[in-house]
Amino acid sequence: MITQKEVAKRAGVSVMTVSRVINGNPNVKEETRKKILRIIEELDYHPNSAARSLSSSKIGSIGIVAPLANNIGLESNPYFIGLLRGIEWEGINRGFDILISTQRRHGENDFPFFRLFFEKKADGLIFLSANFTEKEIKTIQEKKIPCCIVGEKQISADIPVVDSKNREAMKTLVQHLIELGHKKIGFLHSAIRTYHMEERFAGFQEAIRENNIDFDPDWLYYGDFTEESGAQALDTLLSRKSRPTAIVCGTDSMALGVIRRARELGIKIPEDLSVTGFDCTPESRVVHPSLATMAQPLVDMGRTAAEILIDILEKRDPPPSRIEFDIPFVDGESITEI
Amino acid sequence: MITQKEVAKRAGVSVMTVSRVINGNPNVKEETRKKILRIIEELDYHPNSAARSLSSSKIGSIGIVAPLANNIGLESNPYFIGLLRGIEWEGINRGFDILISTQRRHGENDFPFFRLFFEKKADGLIFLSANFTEKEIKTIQEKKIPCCIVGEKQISADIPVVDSKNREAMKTLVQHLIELGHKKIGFLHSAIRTYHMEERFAGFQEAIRENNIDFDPDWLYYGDFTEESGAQALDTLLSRKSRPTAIVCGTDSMALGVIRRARELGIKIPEDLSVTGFDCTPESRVVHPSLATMAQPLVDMGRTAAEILIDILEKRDPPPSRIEFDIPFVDGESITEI
DNA sequence: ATGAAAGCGCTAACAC
DNA sequence: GTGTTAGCGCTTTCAT
Repeated sequence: MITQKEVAKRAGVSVMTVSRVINGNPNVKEETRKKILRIIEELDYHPNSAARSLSSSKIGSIGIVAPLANNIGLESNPYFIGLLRGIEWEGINRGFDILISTQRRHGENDFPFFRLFFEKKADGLIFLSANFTEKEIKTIQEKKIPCCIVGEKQISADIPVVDSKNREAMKTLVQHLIELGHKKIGFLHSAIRTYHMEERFAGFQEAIRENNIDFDPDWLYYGDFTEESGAQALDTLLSRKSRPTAIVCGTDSMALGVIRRARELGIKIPEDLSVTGFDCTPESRVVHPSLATMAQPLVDMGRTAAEILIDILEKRDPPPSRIEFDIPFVDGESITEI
Repeated sequence: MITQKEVAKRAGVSVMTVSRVINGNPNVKEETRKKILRIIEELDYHPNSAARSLSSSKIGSIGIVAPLANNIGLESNPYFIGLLRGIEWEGINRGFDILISTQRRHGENDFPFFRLFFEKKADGLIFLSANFTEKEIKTIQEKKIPCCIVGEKQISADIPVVDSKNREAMKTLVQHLIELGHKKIGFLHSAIRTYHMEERFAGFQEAIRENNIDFDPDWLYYGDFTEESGAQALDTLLSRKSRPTAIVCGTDSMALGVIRRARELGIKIPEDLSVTGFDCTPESRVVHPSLATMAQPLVDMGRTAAEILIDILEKRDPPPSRIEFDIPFVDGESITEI
């Protein structure tokens, strides 16, 4: 293995001078710098990052920690990969590699959330939809773990969060349906409680309330993010005495089930029933009729999370405690005026 | 920072004994082991992986290297993430973290394919659809880079490849169409030449030839993997003097474009035209009519690649030089007999 | 502008 | 079973 020592020997200098050249220290004569760079090239020398980390306590990697459960996490394709792309982009541009670590149960209630940091494999961590306990929050604060959380509620002023405005976006969407004349609007919630789903439902309720529209509890159904639960939701809502004219689905995945079942039942969308989704998955652009939905700017969110984390690591300005992205409306053929 | 030294001090032993306990060395009295484990727990000690790598030259990470171009790579959602899931699964189970590194041009023709390995950030590398030059292959061999390649042709007996049987699968698919009575079958190729697409086209040709069916060059169209190019393909093929009764698409993405344009033009699928895809993307299950297509076992392929790489790292049996997975047929409503 | 010395936290190799 | 010694390859600190 080629080491600095070897490079130094050939250049007739000490290892320190080689180290300076590698780290861009200006206190090196231009001539020696050139010579050293040439020798590095010739020998195909690469600095050993383990040795570097050990003596400088900088790693040059950031860890992505994502849960692996409840249809969120790696399985949840577009959400995860959108964020990943953003993080990876910003990371590479600023000289950080990306470690990914999805979590599975280890002992009892023991998620090794911080392992990558404690083991000094990562300088800092980005958590995707982590649902922290009090104890874990305390750990972050006490051990001063540099981190950024994506897609969660605020947990503490000193822990930055990047999120999107789910509540506001859902409100906008429902407002739009109301403007189209809908007064009987169902909501497809999730029995698996997540922060985003609570926010979306809250936004739905706000729109309903502010427009003085009646909401019949019969129009509320709890699915589980699966397509199949969307189909069941439609069956159920159709069996109600009073039927909604529009169904607002908490996620695209469930909306797809509604659309499929509607087709099976011969119910015309949007003529007989308007349907909306949320997330703008690739499937939502392909289904027929295409889905009116909301598109979270995932790549931007990921990029921003990485930006914040790296700023912390490089001790730039203190991090914002919360950044929220707008969620644009994406029109589709699944809604119409009534 | 808590170190072995601190643990050793409190336990009244030397650091070596602590090191032995951490590494599961059996030559430690059960009593002292228990004591040390308790202290480790109490102090919340975590071994420093940088120090560990430096002295043992084992890193405990494997790198995934993926290109970022031509609609392959991170952008290509389902393919990449399927493999990633498999790799990550096997990696975690065997104690390796996953580094991902998508590649962008650096200098001129200079892709830093091996950076993670040279910098000792990863013990070995998994390449997703890398398209190596001769020089790069030589580097792998000369520097003895432990690696596994996914989704490529064989390049050398000592470099293991995990792939799926694209040629054979496409042949099966076309055979099926022929059995349904189709004799005029178009092919939607890609102008962007990739190994997999060449294989698929070769399989198509084999089926045509072995069944003594005519193939009119007018029925061949070169797209670019985009949905839009699928739509254009349909326009073009319909303008031919002799029209095919079935269009075999090299990828689902292009097949989606064919289906969309057919709907716009009022062409009924499958009654007027049968269409097939390849890849079994989530969209292919949602489009209406659903697409008859082929499903690569991506998670298994990823898992296997990681397995092979880790076996190499742990010096188990010599790696297979090539493993090929079958690609099952997934039926859909987009084809019918004629 | 350059070098020498010390040490980051750990493990390999050898002693006892 | 346990300890001692000697590094791993680099950066930090202090000299010069």
